[in-house]
Amino acid sequence: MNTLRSRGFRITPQREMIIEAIAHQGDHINAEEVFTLVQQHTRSVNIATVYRTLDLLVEQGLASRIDLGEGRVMYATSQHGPHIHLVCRQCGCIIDADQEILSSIKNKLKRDYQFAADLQHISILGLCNSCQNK
Amino acid sequence: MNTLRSRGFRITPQREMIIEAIAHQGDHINAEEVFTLVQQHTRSVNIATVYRTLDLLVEQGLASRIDLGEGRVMYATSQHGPHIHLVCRQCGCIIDADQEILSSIKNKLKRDYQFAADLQHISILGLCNSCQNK
DNA sequence: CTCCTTGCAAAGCCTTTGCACGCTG
DNA sequence: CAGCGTGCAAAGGCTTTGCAAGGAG
Repeated sequence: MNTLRSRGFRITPQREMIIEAIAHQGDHINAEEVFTLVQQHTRSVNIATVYRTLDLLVEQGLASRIDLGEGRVMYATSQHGPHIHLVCRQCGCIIDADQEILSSIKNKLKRDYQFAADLQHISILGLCNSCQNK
Repeated sequence: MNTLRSRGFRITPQREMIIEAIAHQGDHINAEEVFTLVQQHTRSVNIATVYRTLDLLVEQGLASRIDLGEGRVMYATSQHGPHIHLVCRQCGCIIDADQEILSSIKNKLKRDYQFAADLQHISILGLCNSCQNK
């Protein structure tokens, strides 16, 4: 937040509330949910502002955009450590897995395909435990 | 295609052409591209039909839907072997990587998180070789 | 002849954008 | 008080859906 100010961006009540919202939410959160959270404080926030602010935060490296696939996009503060998202196709729940599982992959991809994989917030689709037993 | 018939679905010229299109295309292809390909044969195909047919093929297990993230959805025939998609954030190109790289992952996820990962067509975001050198 | 499929057009969903006003610094 | 940021409303891209007409079996 001070980071924003120091980079010449203005601190508005809207931005404060949006930053608060994604920081307060321990985990990932989508634009719609940010909007809802912020509205609990005041109605005077527009969904367009939420999108614009989230974009800004991502651009400035203060938040990360997490693409869960199937059109689901989430946001998290950068403090939120990198990890894998296990997304259930069925019920849509998200399990956070230790990112260390993929540690060996990154080097292989770089060596064999010259591809710099961004494994910070990768997501893997599948079925969660309870949905397998149905 | 005979599979469809035997399951009680009708074989229409539209369906034939759409199936032909995704089978002919060696790799993955999106709905828009299927539409374009099919239109080269005849104008009498609607984009809605393309979507409906692709959905049907996926439901029936004859094709797979591949979510590349960032809103990009592709389709491929089921014969198309499973593999990893390395998607470049910058230029959007797609590199197909050997799926064997992830072989160990699946078991770990199952054991540690009881999560049945679908690694058939996983996609990983990052930067391709040429985009890294810019 | 039945009713599954299609084309058409409209609507839906999420996100982005143009514009004039308002508030930050 | 300059101009960045906002609300509002409209548009945009992609996908889905309702409905009547058409064609497969």
